Amino acid sequence: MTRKILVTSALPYANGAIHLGHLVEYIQTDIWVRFQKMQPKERVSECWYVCADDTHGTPIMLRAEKDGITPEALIARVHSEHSRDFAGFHVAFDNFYTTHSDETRDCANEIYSRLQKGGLIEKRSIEQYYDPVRQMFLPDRFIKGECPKCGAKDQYGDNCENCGAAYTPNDLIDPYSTVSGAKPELRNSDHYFFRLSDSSCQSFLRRWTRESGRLQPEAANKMQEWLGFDENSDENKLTDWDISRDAPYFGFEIPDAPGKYFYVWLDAPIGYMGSFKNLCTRRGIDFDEYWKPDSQTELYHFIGKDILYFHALFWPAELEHAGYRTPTSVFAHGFLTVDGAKMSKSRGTFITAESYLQQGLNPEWLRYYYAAKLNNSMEDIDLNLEDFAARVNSDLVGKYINIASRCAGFISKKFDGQLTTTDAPWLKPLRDTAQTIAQAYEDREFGRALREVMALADSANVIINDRKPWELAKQADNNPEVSAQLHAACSEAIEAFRLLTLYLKPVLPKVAQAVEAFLGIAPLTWSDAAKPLAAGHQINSYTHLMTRIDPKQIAALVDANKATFSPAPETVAQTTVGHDDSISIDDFMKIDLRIARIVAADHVEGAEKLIRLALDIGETQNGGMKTRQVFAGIKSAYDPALLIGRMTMMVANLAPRKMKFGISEGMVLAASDPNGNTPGIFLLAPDAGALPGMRVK
RNA sequence: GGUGAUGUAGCUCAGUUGGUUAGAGCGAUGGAUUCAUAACCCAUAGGUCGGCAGUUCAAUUCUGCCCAUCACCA
Repeated sequence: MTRKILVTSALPYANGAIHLGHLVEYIQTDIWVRFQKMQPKERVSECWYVCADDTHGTPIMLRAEKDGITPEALIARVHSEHSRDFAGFHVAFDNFYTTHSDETRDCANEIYSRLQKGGLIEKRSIEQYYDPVRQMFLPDRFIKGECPKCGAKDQYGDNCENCGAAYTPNDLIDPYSTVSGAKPELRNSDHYFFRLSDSSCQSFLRRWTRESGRLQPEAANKMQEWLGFDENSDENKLTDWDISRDAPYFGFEIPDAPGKYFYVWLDAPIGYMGSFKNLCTRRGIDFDEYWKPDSQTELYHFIGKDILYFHALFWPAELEHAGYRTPTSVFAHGFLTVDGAKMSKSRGTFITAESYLQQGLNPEWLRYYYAAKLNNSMEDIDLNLEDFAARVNSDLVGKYINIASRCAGFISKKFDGQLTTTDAPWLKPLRDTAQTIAQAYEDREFGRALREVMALADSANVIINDRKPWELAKQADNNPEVSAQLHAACSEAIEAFRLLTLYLKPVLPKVAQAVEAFLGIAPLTWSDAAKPLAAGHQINSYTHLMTRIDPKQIAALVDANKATFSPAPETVAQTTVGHDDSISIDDFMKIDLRIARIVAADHVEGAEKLIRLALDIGETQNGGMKTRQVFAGIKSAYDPALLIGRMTMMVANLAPRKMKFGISEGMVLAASDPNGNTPGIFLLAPDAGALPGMRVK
C-alpha cells in the first residue's frame, strides 16, 4: 500500500532565537522526512513536513509593547529570523507558517464549537492574580517576590531558584508584578475549560495510549502513571485544562465569549492543522483526506519529552472528540546537553543557530553529529564539543569524503573522467545494505544507520588500500593491463562513494547535491542503490567537498556565546544565619512528637520503597479511634505483617503531604546512616509501657 | 519524597532473547604507506560491563537492595 504521510515538529515560540537544543528536533524530523521523500513513489507517494511559529500569548504581547512595536510586527520579524535559521541548517519544511493565521483561527473555532456541542467545554470562575496598575491578569511567571522558605529575593511565582522550593504565588512574601511593579491582587474571572477529566476522555485515552505504535514504550509507561494504574477504579487523575485567558491578550478571541481568548492549548497545536491547510490550498492537497476520522494517511508529531503530556493526552482527546483523526504516532526525543551539562549562557554553551552559522561552522557537521547520536528513545543526547570535532573529521572527511578525494584524480588524469564498469563483487554488500539502512532510518535509529554506513566506508578504504591505485598509476602508461586494473579500482571506488552518498543523503543534503553534480547524475533516490554507474559514464573533476573542523572554530563559537552581561547578582541568604546550627528549646517544642501504635501496615501497589501505615496516636472521632495515614520509606527493611501492633514515634504536626498514593499525615521516625556506609533503616520504639498519643519531649 | 531513565575502555557510544578470549569510533603507542586539504592501512596497550547480594552448571545480561547522574511530578 502506498503511504501518505504528514509530519510535524513542535512549534517554536515566537519570542526567542533558535538554539542548538531546538535543532535536535528539527534536524531529527528533517532527516526522517528527507528519507521518506527518497522512497519510490509506489511506497511513499506523499510526505509533507509542516511547522509554524507559535505566536500568541502574554509574553509576546508584552515584549512587543516593550520594543514599541505591534505584536504582528514582532512575530513577523521573529518568523523571518526563524526561517533563516532553519534554512541555514537545511531544515526543509514544506510549510513553515504562523499560528496567527486565518487557517488556524478557523480550525480553532471549529474544534472549539464541536467540543462545546459534545459537552466538553465548561465555564468556571477562578481566582487569578491581577495587576491593578496595568489592568491585566498575570501569568505566574510575571509575578516575583521573596521565597517563603529561604527568603531569597526576586523569585518567580512557582518555584525558588535559590533553594528549589515549590509553591504558589500565594505563598510569596511581598509579591509584585514584573510588568508594573504593583502588588498583585486576587480577582475572580470566568475561564473556559476542556473537560479532560470527563470519563469519555479517560476511557478513550486508556485505550489510545496503549495501542501499538502510538507511543514509545517509555512514554506509554509515563502515560500509565498520569492516567492512573488501575483499569477498573474510578480514580481519575486527569484534570480539566484551562483553555481561555482574559483580555488584554494577543491571540484569537473566543467566538461566543467577548473579551476571552483561546489559550495555548486551543491554538498552538492547531497550528499544525492551520499550517497544513495553508499548504493544501497552495498545493491542491486534500485536507480532509489527512484529517478525517478514518483517514488512511499517517500523521506523526516529533516533539521533546517535555511536551509529551500535552501531545499524548490532551491533543488526541481534543481531536477525537472534535471528530478528527488522531496522530498515528508521537515521537518524543530527549534534551540536548553540551559537554555533559545543561546549556549555559555563562559557559558559552547556550549556542544559537545564528551564531553557529555566523562563525562559519558547517551545518552539516552538526546534522551528522546529531544523527550519529539519535535513536528512537527519549534519552538525552550530549554534544561533546571535543568529540564533535573528532567524530566529524574522522568519519566524514577522513573516511567518507576521502574515498572520492583519493580516487577521482586518477579518473580525470588518466581516463578523461570516464568510468569503466562498476558492478564488481566487492560492491555487492554495499548495495545490499540499502535495506538495512533504510529500516534504521524508518525506525528513527539514525545512529545505527550511520554506524552501518561508516562500516561500509571502512571496508571501501581497506579495498582501495589493498589495490594500491597509486602504484598502478606509475606503471599504467605503457601497460594496458595495469591501466585496466587502475581504471577498475578507481571506478569501483567512485561507485562505492556514490552508494555511501546515497545512504548519507538524508543527513547531508548539500554534500549529496554537490556529489550529484560531481558525478553528473540525477538526484539520488533509494532505488538507485541497485543501479550501478554504467561503463563510459562521465564524471566531472573533483573539488573538495568538505573541510575539517578546526578546534579553534569551536573555541571561537563558545566565546561568542558567552554572556556579555555581568554575572547575575550574588544569590542572597543561605537558609541558616551564621554557622550556629543549634536551635532553642522553643524551636524543638514546635515539633509535636507522639507515641504511635501501628494499627495496620501494607504494601503500596506501584511504590518501590513505601509502606502505608495506619497509626493510632490517641485521637478520636465520633467516639471511635481515628488513625493517621502515613507513608514510610521503610519497605526495604520491614515486612508490613510484622509491623502491626508495634509502637513507634511520629511527628504529628507535620503539614500533610499529598503523595502519588494518597495523603501522608505525618512522619514516623527511623534511623539510618546519612553516608550510607552502614546499610539498614531502624524504626524507633519506646520502652514498654508507653501508650499511643503520649507526647515525646 | 515519588516516578521514569541512565551508569560498559581516557572520551562518545554499540552489544549481550544468560554461554567459550565484551565491541566500534575517537584518543594514546608502535609500524607501514604517500593516491588523498597527514587522510588511509596494520598492530599494541587500556574495561572486576556503578557496588553488594541472590537465582543458575553459567550473569555484564534475570531478581532484590544500595550508590551516582539526569529528567518529570509532588
